[in-house]
Amino acid sequence: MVRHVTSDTPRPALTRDRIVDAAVALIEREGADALSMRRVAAELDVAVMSLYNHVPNKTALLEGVAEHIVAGLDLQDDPAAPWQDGARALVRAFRKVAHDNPRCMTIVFTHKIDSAAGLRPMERALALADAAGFDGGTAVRIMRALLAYAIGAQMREFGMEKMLGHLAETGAKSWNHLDPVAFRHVIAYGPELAAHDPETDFEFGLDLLIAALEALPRRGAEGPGSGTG
Amino acid sequence: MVRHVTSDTPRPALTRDRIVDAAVALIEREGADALSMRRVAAELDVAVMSLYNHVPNKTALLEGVAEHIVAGLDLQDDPAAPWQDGARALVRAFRKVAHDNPRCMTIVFTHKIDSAAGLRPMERALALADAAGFDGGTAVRIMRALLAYAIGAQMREFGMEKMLGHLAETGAKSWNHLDPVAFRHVIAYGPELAAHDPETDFEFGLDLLIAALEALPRRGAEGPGSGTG
DNA sequence: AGCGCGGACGTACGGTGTACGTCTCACGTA
DNA sequence: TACGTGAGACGTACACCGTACGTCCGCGCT
Repeated sequence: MVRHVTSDTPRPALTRDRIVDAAVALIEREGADALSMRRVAAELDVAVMSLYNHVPNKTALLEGVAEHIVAGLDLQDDPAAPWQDGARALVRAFRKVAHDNPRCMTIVFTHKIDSAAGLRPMERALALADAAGFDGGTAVRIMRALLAYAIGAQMREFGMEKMLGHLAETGAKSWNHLDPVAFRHVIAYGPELAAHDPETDFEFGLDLLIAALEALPRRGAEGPGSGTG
Repeated sequence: MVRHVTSDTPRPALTRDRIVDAAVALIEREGADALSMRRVAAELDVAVMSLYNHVPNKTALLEGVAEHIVAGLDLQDDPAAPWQDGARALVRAFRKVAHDNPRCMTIVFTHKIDSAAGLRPMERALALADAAGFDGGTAVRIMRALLAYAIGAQMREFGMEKMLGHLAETGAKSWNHLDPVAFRHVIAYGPELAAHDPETDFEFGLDLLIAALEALPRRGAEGPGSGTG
């Protein structure tokens, strides 16, 4: 089952990176529940306990997965562009990795990320807010609000998909049993609720936040209506 | 170990509700990882397999936990108050249950909720947006944006706490190894980042969203500056 | 009294994370 | 070339997990 001869087929050395990559691939292919140390080991054609030479435990592996995902954020910067564009690009970059690695996101959101790679998006957001002319405390709060929206929009979308998928399975029968007066708005807005366009929803909320930021006081611009700065 | 005589101590009948309650208590006391069917059964002084007479499987139990938490939202309505207050109250209600059941929230956010109780907050948000004069499509999108922020703010806060807790353990040594030019903003804003006031952060983002909503066109009010309506 | 049935329970199986000890092999040194 | 050494791949073992299946008891019916 496992090879003992080095010259046979010299598979690449076992590495933390290769383990994390295999875990990510496995999660995206079969879902987070399917991830186990044994499955990852099988994926790499390696014995289970060999993994523990490179990863202290399963939690650390999951943290590695989370770190790997956020490290994949595309943080290109166009210093000439107005800060609004930069902010949009940052949040959209978040959304892009979520779109590309949907089944890893619950792991990303539920594990700590303490490596430098995990701080890069934070640095980027703070740099943007600083360049836009917001003071330090405000910059930090803006960064947190944008991050909250980016995370929440993704979580909500996944949750909605799960619920809609479930409704599709059950033929939406429970939907018809809703108390028509207690839930009259849900029922009345049925078409709008069913017309689920994640892209538009996401941009709608992002526009709200950016618009609100534009109205905030900044250095050298005490309020709205003073150009890009 | 388990009693056979009814008249001995007539413990209350085993019920889905009691099982869910025990699960919530266990999670809040020892964390979501500590939850297992065996632990829940022990909590109720009952055999493991007895649980399966009331809950089809563990996932369903977790969905029940999520449902129980959302059902605990305090959705009082003051129809006389301006819609801004109603929206704030709704999002704050969300935050309150998150504050009261912190360790259950990851379960809430990662499981579907298809019962009527889970739709009540949605109904409330749509009713508010409708009363405020937004059209159907906008009302739905507003509801989604607010929900996204409510979810994300909580997730971000938990993640931050986990990270800060980890930094406290390790003595923040990794923080000092940051590249001082690549992370100059993170380093410069260290004090603001360390001064972690969840309440202020939360209200800051909420204010941003509400302010942006006020600037949106509505029925009978084409923009800002036309009173409460 | 007899019967049926819902629900509590025990057993058992396949799977999981990981502690611990072993064994192999590449490499620095004599 | 011979040898010690240390890193890392590996097997075994254990406690725990979710849950399929079968049993059995006590209550409410006829």
